[in-house]
Amino acid sequence: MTSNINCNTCIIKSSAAKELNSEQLSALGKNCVQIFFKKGDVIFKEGTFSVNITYLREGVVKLHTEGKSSQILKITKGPGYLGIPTTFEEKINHYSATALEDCHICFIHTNIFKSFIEENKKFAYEIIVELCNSELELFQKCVSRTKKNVYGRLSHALLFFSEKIYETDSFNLPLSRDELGNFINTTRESVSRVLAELDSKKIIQIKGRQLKILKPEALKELSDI
Amino acid sequence: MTSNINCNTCIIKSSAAKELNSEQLSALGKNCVQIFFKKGDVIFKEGTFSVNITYLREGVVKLHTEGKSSQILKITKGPGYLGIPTTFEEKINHYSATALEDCHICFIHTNIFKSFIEENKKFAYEIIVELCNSELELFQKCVSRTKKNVYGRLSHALLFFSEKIYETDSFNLPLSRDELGNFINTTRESVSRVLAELDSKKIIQIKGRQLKILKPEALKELSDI
DNA sequence: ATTAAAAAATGATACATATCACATAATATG
DNA sequence: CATATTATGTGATATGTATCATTTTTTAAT
Repeated sequence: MTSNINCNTCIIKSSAAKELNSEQLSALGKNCVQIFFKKGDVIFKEGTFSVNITYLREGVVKLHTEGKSSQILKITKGPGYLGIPTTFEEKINHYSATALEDCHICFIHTNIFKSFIEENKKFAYEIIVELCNSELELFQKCVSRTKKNVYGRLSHALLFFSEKIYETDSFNLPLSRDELGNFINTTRESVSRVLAELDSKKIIQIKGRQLKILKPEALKELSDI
Repeated sequence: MTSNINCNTCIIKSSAAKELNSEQLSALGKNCVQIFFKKGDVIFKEGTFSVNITYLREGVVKLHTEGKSSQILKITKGPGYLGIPTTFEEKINHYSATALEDCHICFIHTNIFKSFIEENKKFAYEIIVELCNSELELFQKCVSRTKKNVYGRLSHALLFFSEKIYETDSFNLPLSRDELGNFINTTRESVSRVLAELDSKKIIQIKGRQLKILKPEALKELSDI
């Protein structure tokens, strides 16, 4: 489902797009299509040509590498740009993006995006801020990934979904056990075991992918060790 | 050792600074000091106020967290900016920077740096490119850190120093065994053991911190597994 | 030089987590 | 509905690497 859009009236603008004037927003609308992706759909794929800047208006997406040693690099919720680093100067996508929930995504011509950076200083500024924040987050992820054990990493991940993605303590996990292991660098089996243990200790309640966090403090404690 | 500098005649400009006109370069010189740091010196420290953009003109630096769970996030060689993400919008440094070799570093007032982003579109563009590249590198590091075993990570690190930092196959390691462990997420002891084994297999020759890589292909093979 | 202090090497052991094997449950398919 | 397929759970075992303990080497200080 493709649709041309009016960016002037869009109410889910990125912090950068908020800096555009109405002329620029009209230009953006003409160089941009919004596409709907169902849960599970591939948005862009590692190794393919990167021709557009992708803006996730709404939805949840995973960025991940392909191949047997596939790994989930990041999970984000809209609104926000998806992988500017891999589409900006690079010709080829360094990783894939897949919808974890239904998504509305705007594909923006790289050229107009670049022209905004040149024409509109506040736009450029906001893009820089977004990139900076993204790098800081990544550093933190690097540290926590290597300093925590499986319990800590899984607890952290569950809190992440609860607080940052779904903003409730009762939700459906968007990942299989296998993918969860992939996200926190462990195996399918270890995820199952730890989830079962957390459930038996009444810290969470899990049935299939239905998760309810009963004791967030306990998860926080585990994740801080 | 502090010295005011003439950025017009500087021959080690960042790719962004190359886009500045001579007026802007003069302004930069007035809002910028160059300071010399000896090997081991702390350049900025996690938790302190970040008041300047730091530009590493020459030298080798590690970015690292503090505390018992200290971790080396990144090692870079000049020229290049040091930790824009932690100094740009942030008030407080999220990590520390320490000289691994003697360094010449320019401290640039954040305000003038920001004004260049607003005044000079090509400057902003180059900063964005640098941030993008840095994020892509980080992703790769995340993957390799978690998919490789100790042999692989250490081999990778040795090749990194040889190819990216010193550009020779015979050099002095800038890190102790302890710090090396820290860099590749393992312990002092494991580093010792693996180095000893690589030495006994005549893949490298190591004596204290003096390292000579005898079989780079063998290291590459180990690091690719 | 002599002594103290720090860094590195090395062996023995412990432990977290991966791997393997298989059972069971959930989901998809003809 | 039956059957195939895929996802998940769980026990037994293997293994890489951390931890601990001790020795040796290197570096710094008096």
